[in-house]
Amino acid sequence: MKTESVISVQRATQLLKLLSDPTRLSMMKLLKSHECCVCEFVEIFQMSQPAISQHLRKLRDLELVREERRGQWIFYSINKKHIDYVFVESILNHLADQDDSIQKLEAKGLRIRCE
Amino acid sequence: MKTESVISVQRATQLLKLLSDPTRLSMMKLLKSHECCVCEFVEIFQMSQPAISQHLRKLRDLELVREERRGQWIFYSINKKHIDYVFVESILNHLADQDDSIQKLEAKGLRIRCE
DNA sequence: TGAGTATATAAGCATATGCTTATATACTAA
DNA sequence: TTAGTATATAAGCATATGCTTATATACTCA
Repeated sequence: MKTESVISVQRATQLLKLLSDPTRLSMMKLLKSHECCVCEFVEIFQMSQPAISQHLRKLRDLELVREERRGQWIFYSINKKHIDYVFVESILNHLADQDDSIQKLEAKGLRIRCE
Repeated sequence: MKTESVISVQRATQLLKLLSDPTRLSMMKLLKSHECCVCEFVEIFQMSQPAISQHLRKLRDLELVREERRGQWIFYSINKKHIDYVFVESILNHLADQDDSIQKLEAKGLRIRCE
């Protein structure tokens, strides 16, 4: 472990707490390879819109994700420039990809495209 | 990420939850290089003995640590054979070592030795 | 402009968490 | 055996967490 990537126990636990929820952890894994908007998460996790928004807010508060409005929708993306991204990524790397969630969205015609 | 080390979201969050407490995360980092008994943790973390025991029980319940009685003391060690040890280790590897805690114990003459 | 859609926020509630104090158990040593 | 030390467990309590429902805000489109 190179010195530059050492993280304090306090900071690590703050991030681990954030990632220790199944919905948020899956969101982060998904966002690692796809941008998603809120309504897509609502469909993927079959969870209420406020519940999804509240999870995203927690991720946003620590700047793990970024939001960008595109017309009606707000798209979320992972923040690869986060100072502790290496730490977060090393956790996400142990998870199976979640591409099937995206494929199901596409199949249902619920994938949002903004171009 | 090799297939053999993929971990389910559910399992990952269970472990992350366990590691998202500063006391438990530090304990795991310490145990990675030193065996410790309960009274040493009480001294290191300046925390009550029941609080320490309860943290250790949580780590033990998921078999992240093992206990071994030696006379009056019960020593805890990290379980490197844990099925998800690679995952846990990849998190601990981002933390600075906690050897100063052990050195302070030695300096105060509170390090327990059993031979 | 007004209706509909997407998202955020606030308040409330049930459950989980991490400590406390009190007590039980297991071992050591006189 | 008895006192002392080390550890575990149980019950209780304050706070944190993750949902719910209700509502506010921002945008689109007719």
